[in-house]
Amino acid sequence: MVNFLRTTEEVEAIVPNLEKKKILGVDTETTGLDPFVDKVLLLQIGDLEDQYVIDTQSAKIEPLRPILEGIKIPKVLHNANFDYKFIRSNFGICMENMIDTMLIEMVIRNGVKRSGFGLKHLMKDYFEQEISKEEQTSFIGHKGDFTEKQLEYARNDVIYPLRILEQQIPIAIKEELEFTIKLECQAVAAFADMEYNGILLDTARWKKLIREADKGKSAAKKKLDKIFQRFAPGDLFGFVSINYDSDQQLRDALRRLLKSERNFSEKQLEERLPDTSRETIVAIDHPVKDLILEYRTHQKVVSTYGRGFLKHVHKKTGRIHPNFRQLGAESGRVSCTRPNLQNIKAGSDFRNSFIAGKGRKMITADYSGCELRIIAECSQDPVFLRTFNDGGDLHSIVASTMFKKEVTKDKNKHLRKAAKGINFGLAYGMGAQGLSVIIGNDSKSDEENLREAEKMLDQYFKSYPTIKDFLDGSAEEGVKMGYSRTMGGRKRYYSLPPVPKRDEHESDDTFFEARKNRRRQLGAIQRKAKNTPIQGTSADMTKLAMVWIREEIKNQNLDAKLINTVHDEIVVECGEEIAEKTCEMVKEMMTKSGEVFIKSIPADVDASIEDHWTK
DNA sequence: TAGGAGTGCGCG
DNA sequence: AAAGCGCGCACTCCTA
Repeated sequence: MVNFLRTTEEVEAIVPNLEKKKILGVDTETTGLDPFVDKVLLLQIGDLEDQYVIDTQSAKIEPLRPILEGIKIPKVLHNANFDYKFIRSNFGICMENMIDTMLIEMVIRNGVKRSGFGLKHLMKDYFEQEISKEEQTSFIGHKGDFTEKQLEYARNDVIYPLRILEQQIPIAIKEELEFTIKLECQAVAAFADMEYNGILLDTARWKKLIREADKGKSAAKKKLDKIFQRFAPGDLFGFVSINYDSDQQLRDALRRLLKSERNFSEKQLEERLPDTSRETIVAIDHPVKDLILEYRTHQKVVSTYGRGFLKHVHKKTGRIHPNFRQLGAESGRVSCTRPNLQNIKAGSDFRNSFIAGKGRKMITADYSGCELRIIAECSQDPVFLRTFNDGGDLHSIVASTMFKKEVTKDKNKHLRKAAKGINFGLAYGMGAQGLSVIIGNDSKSDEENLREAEKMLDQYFKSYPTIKDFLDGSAEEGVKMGYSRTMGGRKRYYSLPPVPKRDEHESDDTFFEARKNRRRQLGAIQRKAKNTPIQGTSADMTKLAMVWIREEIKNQNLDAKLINTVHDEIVVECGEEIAEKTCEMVKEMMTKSGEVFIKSIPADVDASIEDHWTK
């Protein structure tokens, strides 16, 4: 028998009982997935003893506000982001102190599995209980009375997360993941708020940029057609145009062109035009090179940032409400979809097209040199630490040391660029091969460039042995333990390849091949293990800053909204009269969060106040 | 015709 | 399979 409440009086009556609970499960059933359009039909709340299903069409949930908004009783939800947004849009209630069993599971299994985090999967995994989610869809477009089956289904969705949490807690403790889990659970509200708040796009300006790209694309295409015309098949009946978006067609066309105009042999063509990657195109010694690059730049704008992008402007709110995946990357980073607001062209009019509302301002704040500072902290390298403490330019210092020449942002720029390439590349486990591509000189042979790169790497690690020790240590630990950890304690598991056994193989050849393959896989893990503590700590830091910024907005009752985050950057929109104050607050929270992880040097936060998103 | 794999490229 | 980490999206090409 389900406790089904249909009046506000009945809801009022359960409050005293709920207030006595140490923990509460919460869930909703909605008519759809869009919080701005769809309705909450049922709200379920309770613990393992008592569960209440409330008909939110006939009863007000206002009496529950103190419980939901209060921090005293934690609310357990599976995928809290979803319910938070619906409860906010339908009832104007913003839940606090949420525990999200989906995020907890993702933290616990990070690197072990990529999907299967639904309630159904978890009930199977933890209890071998098969539950049906069929009833869920019965609420779409639902009207009128509910069946007993629907109510029973609704009630169970309060119980399941509570039971799952009981299983997860001992695992979390054993794996020492408390900090990460707490962080992620606190951050849910910040991400849900960001999605709910949305961001305003100056669509007229955006459309103008697309039109310009359209023109540029057509112009480039015309010029390309002229060049390729005579090498295209079907000449007899006129020119059959090449689809320059097709790597196959483009590659074949380029091969015909170079064969004819540069007298390349078949073998040369295969070597020099194996694909149509940027790297390959750049190496072509023919005016067609620049045209292709130009075409692609425009094509990218027209496609990725084109029409498909504008369809994400919400009809009702007029804003773009992206979908943040709080644990989108195994490193702990956030990813963003529909649309992806983390790959908007930087330093361009595209970014500037994201604007603050009327009478409002946009604050763009980011950690400068975040990952290098984390490397400095973890390695305790004396030069890195001193440079960051003195406010010096690390790339210049590193270049000066390595090349034994004076290097500044103006003097010997090319050496600074090389050092920058190393500084960043090494954080990803880059080798000499990769480095030679970055710092390579076209006038030298590949072989010479490789030698040069090897010498540079060698010199680098001789100058900064502590950096080498730190990175090698991370790689070794990853392979030895089977996981990496960030400074926030986040774990990322690796599936280690088994050692091949000779008797499992038919021949020496396949045996050696298997060994080679294993080494390759280990190499990949080592590179990930070098990078994960760095990238992941940066993610920890930014997430914690977001939690605190949201808290400050709430506590100070600021007219400000979290809008976006791009890995080491946070964007906030606020009333213009409090822009200065808000900007200082954002800086302060980010700095404070930086100090939690980086103790030896300051976390340098750049922030600006504009009418639009910057950088 | 929908969906997966492959390629290329935008961001940090 | 890969020798540079982490993403998402558009497009082509091919298959079920």
